[in-house]
Amino acid sequence: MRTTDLRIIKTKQALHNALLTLLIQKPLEQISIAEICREAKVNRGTFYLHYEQKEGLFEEYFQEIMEDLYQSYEEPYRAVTTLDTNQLDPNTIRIFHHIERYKMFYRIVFSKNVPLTYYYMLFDGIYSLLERDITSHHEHQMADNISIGYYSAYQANAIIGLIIQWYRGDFSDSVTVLNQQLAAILKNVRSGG
Amino acid sequence: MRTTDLRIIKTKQALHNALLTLLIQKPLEQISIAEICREAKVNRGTFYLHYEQKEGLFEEYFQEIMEDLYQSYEEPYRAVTTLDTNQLDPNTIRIFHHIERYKMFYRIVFSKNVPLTYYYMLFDGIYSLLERDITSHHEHQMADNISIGYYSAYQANAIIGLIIQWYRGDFSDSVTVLNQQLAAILKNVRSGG
DNA sequence: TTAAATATTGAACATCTGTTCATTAAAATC
DNA sequence: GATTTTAATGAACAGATGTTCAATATTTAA
Repeated sequence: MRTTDLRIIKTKQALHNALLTLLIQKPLEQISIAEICREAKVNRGTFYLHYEQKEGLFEEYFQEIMEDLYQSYEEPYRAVTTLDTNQLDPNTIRIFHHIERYKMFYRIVFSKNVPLTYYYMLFDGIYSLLERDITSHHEHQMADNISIGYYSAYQANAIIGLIIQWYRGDFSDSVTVLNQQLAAILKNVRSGG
Repeated sequence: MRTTDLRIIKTKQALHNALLTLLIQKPLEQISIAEICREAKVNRGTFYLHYEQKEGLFEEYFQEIMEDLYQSYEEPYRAVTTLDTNQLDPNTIRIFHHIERYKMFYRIVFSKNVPLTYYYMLFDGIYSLLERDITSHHEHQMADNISIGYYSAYQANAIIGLIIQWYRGDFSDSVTVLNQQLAAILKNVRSGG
């Protein structure tokens, strides 16, 4: 029974809450570690016992949000939940819904003064979903000179490209529009333009 | 004749040189503004007269490097220099050469503790080259329900996806491999997998 | 060459960072 | 419940940040 010390849980919770409270008031880059600690009533030294930067704290939230993304694809009753862009029905794509749901959050993730870490977390998330799809759907086999790594990276980041464009329009387009765009792009590309 | 004040030029040059000197010794994140100013023999207050963060200084270098990317596509004697992935001959793609040439630099750009700004600069660069190709090559017309914005963002970021994968393997693959992978992926996608 | 314009400087300030350490408090284990 | 283990605290430190200001130096324009 290897449970985490209660004090650690309490401290982290207090820091999480403090960060959330402050994020409502101002962007992450304007929040200092000292401020978070004051708000959380936690000694500043204690913060450094658990994290190196405020970004580490933010990262813990991201983990939870990534869980939501993964779970979208774990629904057992969903017949086709493939992310593979070669056999993709845009209605099965849950990513844009996921982004929409956590819009507030992704506004931070995509803001320009934030470290690349978060971007990579999203990238890795989509990448691994894609990679799983590609390797599991054996019926669809690729030219064997294509590296699955490069292929997944290409497709994953292409989707994030759409999300960046979406973000830059302040997410004003609907999820449906995004799904349609993706479907149209894939169709267009396949037919050779 | 609206020339910049000589003093400004001198100051910026000193700061540029100082940053370069320090970047050889340690990563950007470990370099402080105070340190740059000491090295450049420039008053710290002066730094803030021109920049907000050390990242702004780094950004100025990036502009120059982006110039190289643009110029690759401006060579007038190159018959087809299209970036349009629908009519792409990988030999005409200069991007991977460009990245290779500035490898040292892009190692910083893609490192995880660096702000997203640089990523966006690269993205915007590729995006605008792509967008220009797509709108200029009229013979190739897309389904008109596709937004050029989304389409360009998709394609531009897909290419960066390859670069991320490349970076993560510490750029150990050759430019040729990257060009081949891109060609293979595009061919594979078009033929419907 | 002189006068006007403006960039740089040094000094100061409150605040933040990252780290250390002995002390205190709380939790886990017996 | 007492004991051991470990987390949290407060205080202190050198250094960094971001800002302001009057004084000075350099450049530009007349």
